[in-house]
Amino acid sequence: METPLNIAKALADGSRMRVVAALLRHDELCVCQIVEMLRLATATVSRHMSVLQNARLVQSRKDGRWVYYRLAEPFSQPLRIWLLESLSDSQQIVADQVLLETILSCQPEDVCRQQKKRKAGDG
Amino acid sequence: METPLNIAKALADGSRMRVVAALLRHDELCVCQIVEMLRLATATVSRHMSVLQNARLVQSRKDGRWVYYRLAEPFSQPLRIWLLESLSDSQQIVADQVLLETILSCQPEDVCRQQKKRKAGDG
DNA sequence: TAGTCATTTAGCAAAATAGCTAACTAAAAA
DNA sequence: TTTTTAGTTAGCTATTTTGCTAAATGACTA
Repeated sequence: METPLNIAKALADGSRMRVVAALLRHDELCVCQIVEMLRLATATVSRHMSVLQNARLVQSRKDGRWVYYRLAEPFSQPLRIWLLESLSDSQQIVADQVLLETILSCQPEDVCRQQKKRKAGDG
Repeated sequence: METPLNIAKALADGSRMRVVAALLRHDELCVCQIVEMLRLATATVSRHMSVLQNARLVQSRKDGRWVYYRLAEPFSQPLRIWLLESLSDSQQIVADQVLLETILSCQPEDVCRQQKKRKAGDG
């Protein structure tokens, strides 16, 4: 793992903390699924993910056009425990868990299609 | 304790991480001792300490003109373990430990006097 | 091969943050 | 009571970071 300072910096952003929280419960998430959860521009999410990756908090796997992220291996056990313990109190994180159930019930393909539609129709 | 996001934000700065690291090993430190360790302006250190206090990572005690800081009670056990484990690798933190031995071997009074002299003579 | 699609990279504006000095507060000493 | 001292608060500038859109990349599809 990286230095605790770099890890703290990576976690010191609401959106990135939400992603890590989601990955503590869901093995693997595709970029488009994370975009759907955070409702941020894809480019913004992509940059957030690279910050997390530089801190060695997550790792990625490419499958065709899709990129999947998961928590990095190895992931510090005390860090994981601290996050699990303290994140369970957060409103936002709990809401994300619910939202993710819905998102994960579709294929990534469909999630992307929906995003595209939304983007087209928001002018 | 505060939310993990606020704690991460508080720890996402090199100087503040150094203070927390120091307090993991030294029960209590006076502001002037922290100034001596970080070599930053007193005002800057004071603001850092209030960030740490707002995140409930430290607490303060006033003794005459001196203010002493210590880790807040309660302090998350997993967080403490994670920090102890990962901070031990850091060059800077190890150097601080050595420096602190010297600083703590003087009374706070003497530390402050030295700082004043330094400030006067740096024009 | 040309086109589409998912993601990343580049470049920009707005907001947050860390450093400083100067002014203020509270306690002790002269 | 006046002055000194330790620390905090206020106000400023420089740097970093977040968000965005537009352009580039790499991989499937027609």
